[in-house]
Amino acid sequence: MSRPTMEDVAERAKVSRALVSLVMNNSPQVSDEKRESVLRAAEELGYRPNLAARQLAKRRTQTIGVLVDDLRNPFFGEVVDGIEAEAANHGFTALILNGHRDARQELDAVETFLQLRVEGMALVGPRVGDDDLARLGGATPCVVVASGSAHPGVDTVTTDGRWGAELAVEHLASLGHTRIAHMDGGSNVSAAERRAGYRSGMQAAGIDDLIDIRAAGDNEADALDVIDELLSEADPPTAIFAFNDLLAAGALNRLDDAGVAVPEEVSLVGFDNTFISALRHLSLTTINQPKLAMGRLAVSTLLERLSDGAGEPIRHTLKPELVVRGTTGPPSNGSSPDGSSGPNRT
Amino acid sequence: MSRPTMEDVAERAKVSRALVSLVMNNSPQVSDEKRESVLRAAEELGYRPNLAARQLAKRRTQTIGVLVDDLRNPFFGEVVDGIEAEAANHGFTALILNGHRDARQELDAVETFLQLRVEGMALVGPRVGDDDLARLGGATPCVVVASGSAHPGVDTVTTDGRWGAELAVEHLASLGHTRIAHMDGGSNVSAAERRAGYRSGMQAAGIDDLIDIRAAGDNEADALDVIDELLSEADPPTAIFAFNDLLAAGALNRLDDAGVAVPEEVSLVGFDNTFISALRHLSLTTINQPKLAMGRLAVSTLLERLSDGAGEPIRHTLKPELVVRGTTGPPSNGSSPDGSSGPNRT
DNA sequence: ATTTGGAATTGGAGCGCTCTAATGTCTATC
DNA sequence: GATAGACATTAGAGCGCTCCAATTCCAAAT
Repeated sequence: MSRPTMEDVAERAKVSRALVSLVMNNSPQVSDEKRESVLRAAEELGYRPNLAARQLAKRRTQTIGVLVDDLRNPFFGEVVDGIEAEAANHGFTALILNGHRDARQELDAVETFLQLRVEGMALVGPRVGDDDLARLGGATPCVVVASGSAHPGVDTVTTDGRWGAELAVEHLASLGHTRIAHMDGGSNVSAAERRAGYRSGMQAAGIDDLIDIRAAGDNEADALDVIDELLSEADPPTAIFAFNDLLAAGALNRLDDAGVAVPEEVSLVGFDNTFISALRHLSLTTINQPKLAMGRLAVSTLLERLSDGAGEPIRHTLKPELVVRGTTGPPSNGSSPDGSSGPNRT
Repeated sequence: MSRPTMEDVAERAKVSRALVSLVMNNSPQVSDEKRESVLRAAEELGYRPNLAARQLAKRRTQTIGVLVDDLRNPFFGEVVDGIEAEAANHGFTALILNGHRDARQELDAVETFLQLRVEGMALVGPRVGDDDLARLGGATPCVVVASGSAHPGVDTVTTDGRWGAELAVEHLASLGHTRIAHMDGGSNVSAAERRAGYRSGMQAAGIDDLIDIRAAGDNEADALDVIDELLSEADPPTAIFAFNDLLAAGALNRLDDAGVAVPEEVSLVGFDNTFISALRHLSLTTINQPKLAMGRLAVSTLLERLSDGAGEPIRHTLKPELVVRGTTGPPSNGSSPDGSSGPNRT
C-alpha cells in the first residue's frame, strides 16, 4: 500500500479529482462545503501532494538551486540565509547542493539542478570555469554570487573585491607598512580580483616595487606552508593581507606557533568578516561583505531574469567595508621579526 | 520551445522512446550501434532527462533529505559532508534544507521532503518535538543525528552527550575546580543529555551540592547575558562547561571584554570540536564529536531501515572524546575573579 | 415557464518518463 | 526446412498531477 493519491482523496470526499486539485491549490472557485469535505478526506488519509507529479503537470517547479562552494566556511551559511529568505518570500523553495570546493563536483551538482528543472541557479563562490558557466547560463537563469569576479554572459552579484583589497592595503600602508604580502586565494573565483586590488593598492601607496604575492588558498590548512616560507626568509613582510578569514585564521595559528606576535611583529588582514573574525580572541581586522544582502539580491536578480528573459548580463556590485580589529597595528622598528623566540600562548 | 524530451531524442535517432530510456539507464541489452546513435542524438539536442518525470514513473526518487538545524554552525557542515559522501556512494542524492533553528521552519522543511518523496530523511540537530518526530518517522524512514538525545520510535545516530559532559566535568574537577557552572543549550535537542551528564559528573566528583545550571543557548550571542550575570555574582564559578563551541566562543568574548583571564581566572570547556576551537588564539578545550562518521552512519542507518522495513529503532551511539587545549587550567587561589579590572586585549 | 449567465464541478488529455509484455530478428539445433 | 531460444527492439499503459473545455447547477431576469 503506497501513499494515497489525489484519486483516493477524491473518492473518499465523493468529488472529482479535478476538484481536489482546485482545493489543493486554494482556488477561490470552490464552495466552502466541498472544500471542507476534501480537506477532511485529505487529512484522514494523510494525503500529501506528490511534488514530482505536480511539477510535471504544471511544467514548472518553483524551485531554485543553490550551489555552495564549501558548507564548512561560515561565509556561505550567511549568504544562503539571505537566499532562502528571499526565495521563500516569492514562493520558491531553495535546494542546496554542496560543491566541496571542487569544480567537477560542482558540475555534477549543476547537472542535478538542471535535471530537476530548477527555474534558476545561484552559484555561490563557484569554481567552474567561465566557459562552462556561460554554457549553463544559456539554458537556465544563473547568477554567480562571489566577490569581485567578472563572468562574461552571466548575471552576477558581487562585492567589489578589488576595492576591498585596496581598502586592506591602504589601511596597512597608512599604518606605516611597506612590506605587505598577499596570500592568494588560489583557484577560488574571487582570487583574481583581490589580487588585482592588492596590486593597485600597493601602487596607489607608491610601494608597488614591494609587491609580494604568495599562492595559498582559502582555508586554514592552506596557510601553513606559506607562513613557514615567509618566516624563513631574510626580510619577511611586516604585514599580510590574506585572501579570506579562514586563511587568515590559519595564518594566525602558524604565526602563534612560531612565536610571532600579532600585530606587534606582523599585521594581518582577512576578508569576509565571518563571525570568526569577530571572536575577541582572534579579533581579526577584515573586509566585510554584506552577505545577507548578497543572498537576497541573488534571488531577486534571478527572478528579474526569469520574467524579463535573456538580455544584457545584470551586474550588482556592492561595496565592501574595512572592519578594523586587533590584528593590525604599526610595524615594529626592528626590520625582521625573529621567528625563533617569543612567548607561545597555549 | 521547451526542453527536448525523450521523444525528440527517439525521433532524431530513429528509434523508439523505450530504447532511449534503456540507453539513459545504461541497460546492457542495447546494441552498441543504437546506443551510440541515441547518445549522439541526445548530445546534439542537449537532452537532459527530466527527473520529476523519471521519479514519477519509477516510483522512487533515490533521494534523501537532510535537514540541518543551522547552516552557520560549522558543526553541521562537517556532518553534512559525511552524509553526502555516503549517500553518493549508494547512488543517492542528498537534498539539504535549512531549519534556521526554528521548529516550525523545520516542520515546513520536512513537509517539503515528504512531498518530494525523499526515501529517507536525516534530521541533524532537530528542534521538533518527539511526538512530531514519531509521526514523521512512521511515513518515511527518518534518522536523527544529534548528540545524546533519546527519541522514542526513531532511529538515531548520536554521540553519548552524557558521557561527553561527564568527561568535561571530570577534567575540570581533576584540575581542582569545584564551582563548575553549566551553560545550558536551551531548546537544542542535545541540551538535556549534556545537562544530565553535567549533573552526574558533578555527583561523581562529589560536588553535586555545587551544581549550577544557567539557561543559555547554542550560539555566541546567547552567552553574553549569562556571563554578565555570572560575573556580577558574589562568588562566581571558577570553571564553565558550555553547551557547545559557539557558546563557549561567545563566553570567551564576554570574559575578555570583562578583563577576566582564561584559564587563569576562569576555565572554559566547549563541545563539538568544530574547527574554531582548534584556532590557536581560541585554543578551546572541548569535547570532540566524530562528525564525519556520524554523517556516514546516518545514511547507512537510513539504508538499513529502507531495506529491512519497520522494526525496533536502531541506535548508534558513538563515544565523544576530551580534547584538552588552552582554556582550562587549575583554579586560581583568590576565590573571586575581579570582573572590573585587568587588561583588555583589543 | 423559459431563458440567461455566472459560479461550481467534472471529464479527459497530456506532462515526460519507465516498465511489462509483445514482437521482431537472428543464429544454432535437430 | 521447421523450431527453439537468445537477444534486441517497440507498443502502450500508467505514474499522480494540472488545466482546458465542457457540463451541470441555480438563482435572477424575462
